[in-house]
Amino acid sequence: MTFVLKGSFADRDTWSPRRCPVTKALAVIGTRSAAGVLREAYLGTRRFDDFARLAGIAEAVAAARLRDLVAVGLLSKQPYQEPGQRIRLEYHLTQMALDLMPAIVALMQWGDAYLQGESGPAVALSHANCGQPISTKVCCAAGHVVGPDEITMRPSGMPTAVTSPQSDAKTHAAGVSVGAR
Amino acid sequence: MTFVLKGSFADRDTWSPRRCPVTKALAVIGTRSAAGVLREAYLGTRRFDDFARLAGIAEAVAAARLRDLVAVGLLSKQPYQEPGQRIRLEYHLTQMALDLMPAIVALMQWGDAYLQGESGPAVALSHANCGQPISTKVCCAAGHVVGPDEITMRPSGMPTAVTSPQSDAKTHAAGVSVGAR
DNA sequence: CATCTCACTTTGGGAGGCAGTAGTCAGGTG
DNA sequence: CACCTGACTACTGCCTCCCAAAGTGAGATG
Repeated sequence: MTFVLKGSFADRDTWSPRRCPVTKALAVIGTRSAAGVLREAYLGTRRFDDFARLAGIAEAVAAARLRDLVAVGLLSKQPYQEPGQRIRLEYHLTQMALDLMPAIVALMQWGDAYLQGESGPAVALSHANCGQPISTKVCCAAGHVVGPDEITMRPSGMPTAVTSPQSDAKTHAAGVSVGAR
Repeated sequence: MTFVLKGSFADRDTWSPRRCPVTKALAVIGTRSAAGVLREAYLGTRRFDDFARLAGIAEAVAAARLRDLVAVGLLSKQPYQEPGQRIRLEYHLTQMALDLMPAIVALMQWGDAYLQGESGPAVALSHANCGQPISTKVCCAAGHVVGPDEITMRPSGMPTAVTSPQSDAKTHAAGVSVGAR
């Protein structure tokens, strides 16, 4: 039912609120405007007023959000020129944004399954190459699909051994695993 | 680089801002307090003031957030009784919350890789059973790993054929539901 | 019966997201 | 040269998130 915590994480009080990567990620993409802009970027939008119009946000908000997303590195601003027009700028997804895609897909499928109300799921995703439906899986390097209660979380840098010899000093009950009840 | 849109989705102007499941998902888990409460729930927290203290939020906010999360169905309130204590309530993750885990893990790993600043990644996740590092993958029912530009998005209910026959009338579903938040 | 703990609620205030309107600036068109 | 378009910026005001501090009520403890 819960993650298994190792190392300094086992001391919940000192770590939890700080440096939580989920919190940091949501600080970047957690607002309605940021999510809207990103969604439109994934769907192919590149230009300023398309972002504002399609994401349904005010121009001032679109400008601020695009600036923020460029600043954190999710979008890059690149010049382009249509014939007979002056040079303008368009926004492109970076590798950082492409790496975020599994999270977006997972959120999309979860939201679609649980939050669409009485009208039910609205979106179906499939693999463009083979047509099969898509899902997001958590899996390990050995190829196992990992369930919610099979995840061990430790500070990066700590050894990854399964058969931990312990002698882990003062981490009172270093593995905090709670069974389902 | 972008999703392939099919069906009524291809008409961006009519669909985009409405019924977007990512927006709905973020309305539920996109605030600092909601993310903090959920994080603590995944790590094993069950009781009110542990949530407030460990998530680093004010009690008033914790109360409001727990109420919201129970209302949408991510947490359930269950009575418990310690010996010599009166009956109290604790909060448990529901199946809906467990289904959200892939999204959380994906966000965690992305945030950890890109947003931890100069101190670098802080969290390492591994499979409790075999010790191998964990990653989140988007894959299809045929077992292929799906890249960012290999995703086809269509209204659910439309046929999934790769060779799309097109000529599909407008499946303009009725927009329902008000945003939470 | 006074006190304590747990699980909240209430009140008050500050910060920031967001809409809406208006204004700016560069460069092309009539 | 006036006008238009694309890409913004500035300003006002509402609304939500959030914190801090104080208060409440039920039940256990002394």
